[in-house]
Amino acid sequence: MIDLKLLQKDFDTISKKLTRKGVDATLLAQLKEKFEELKVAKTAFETLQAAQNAMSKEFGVYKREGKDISELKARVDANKVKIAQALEIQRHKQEELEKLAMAIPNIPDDDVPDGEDEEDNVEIKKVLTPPTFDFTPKEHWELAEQNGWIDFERGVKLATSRFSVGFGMGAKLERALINFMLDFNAKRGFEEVSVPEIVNRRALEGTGQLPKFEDDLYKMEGQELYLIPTAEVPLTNLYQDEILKADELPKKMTAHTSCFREEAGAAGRDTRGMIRQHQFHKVELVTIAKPDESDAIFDEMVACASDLLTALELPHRLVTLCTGDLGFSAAKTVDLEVWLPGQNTYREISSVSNTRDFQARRAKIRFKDGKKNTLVHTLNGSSLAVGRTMVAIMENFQKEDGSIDIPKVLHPYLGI
RNA sequence: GGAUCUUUGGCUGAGUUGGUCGAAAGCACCGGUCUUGAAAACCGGCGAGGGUAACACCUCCCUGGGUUCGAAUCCCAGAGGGUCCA
Repeated sequence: MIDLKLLQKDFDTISKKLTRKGVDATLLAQLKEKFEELKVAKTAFETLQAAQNAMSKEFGVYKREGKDISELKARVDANKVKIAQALEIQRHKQEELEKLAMAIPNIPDDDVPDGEDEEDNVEIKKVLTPPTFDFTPKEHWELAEQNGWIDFERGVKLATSRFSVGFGMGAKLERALINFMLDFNAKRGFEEVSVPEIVNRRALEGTGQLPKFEDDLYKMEGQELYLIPTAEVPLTNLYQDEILKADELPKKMTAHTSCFREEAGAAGRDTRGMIRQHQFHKVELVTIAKPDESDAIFDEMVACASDLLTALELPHRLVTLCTGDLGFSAAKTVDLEVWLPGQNTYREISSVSNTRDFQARRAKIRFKDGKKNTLVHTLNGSSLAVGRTMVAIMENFQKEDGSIDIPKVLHPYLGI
């Protein structure tokens, strides 16, 4: 959630920044107005309540002194009616405000480039040179089937489209990658955590998936429980509603989980292969940080994911997302795109975001900043999406006969 | 599953004939005095959120309802924990 006090204090600046992200300025004006209305309603209610409390205290005095209380009681009863009304108004305003506020995305950082969509993302740098082939490189689904690694049809049989099954090396490679990534991240100071893959509504509100993106999630029937779309949700919400000690920060965490996505808005896109699946493995990085250290940690996380790709000998590039491509909760995001020879293009394999205090405000994660409680900054990034890493390995390490080499760093993990 | 007890601030733990209780006390923690330094001792501070320039003020004693002018204290439901029975 954005800082409503800030919006009130400096409306022009905030609305200018959010307009860059395509937020309607009139919506913001509405939000500001609601915020002010709520304050008025609250003050009205609290004033009445204060009067009520004061009068109630007098009862004790009257009784002790043996005075008649009928006049006092009449006053209190009259006030009570007013309180009920004031409370109702306040509740209503509160609801309206929350509905509006929870749907407003984060404010982009000033150095985020303007733009409409992924076409306008800005490349930072390329790492490693894409391999050249003296034959036409195949796409991963062809290689996966030819090597017997992935069975797409049987995945569909078991569940529905966008599910697949790994066999033999196709299954082992997945496990090797997960272990390799977790170990790699641990060496960079990220503590391994094992978290639930089902979370409640409150957690998803904390990180910003709800209430706006309910359609992207798998929900347990009849319960307020959801399958996680990313480990970012449980990891970030671990400290929901807590006040951390300053010396506990930063909390650098990594976790492997399955991720579940409905992919409602992705009809027709990436229908072949395993680029866009309903269920996939991912190793995630999350950091809870003090505001003044979050920029440095952001760079660390980007470097961690990039170095992981380099260790796997996978050519990739880093791009800064433009305002139009920036996610709901992010103030700034750097995507890592891996080179896919079969598709002759770079495709997203990791996304590292700094949400600043946006999630912290929703999830109420704070730390003792001297005497004060201050909202933390939360950062998240994939390192990496496992399925897409397998895709990248298949396409980059393919040979003319369709066989596939395995990156050297994975050999110990595969007993070769 | 049945019976019964229990649920308080970072922890321990008072507070149940409803009214100066946001809550005693101890520990922990922070600041100070003392000390060459530390410990001990002594003095002071010390829950959270909202609100304010700062006060005032409002809310919070597992959760949600209710009774009442007024509830940590009474009633109902739920959740967690303990003990006994099965």
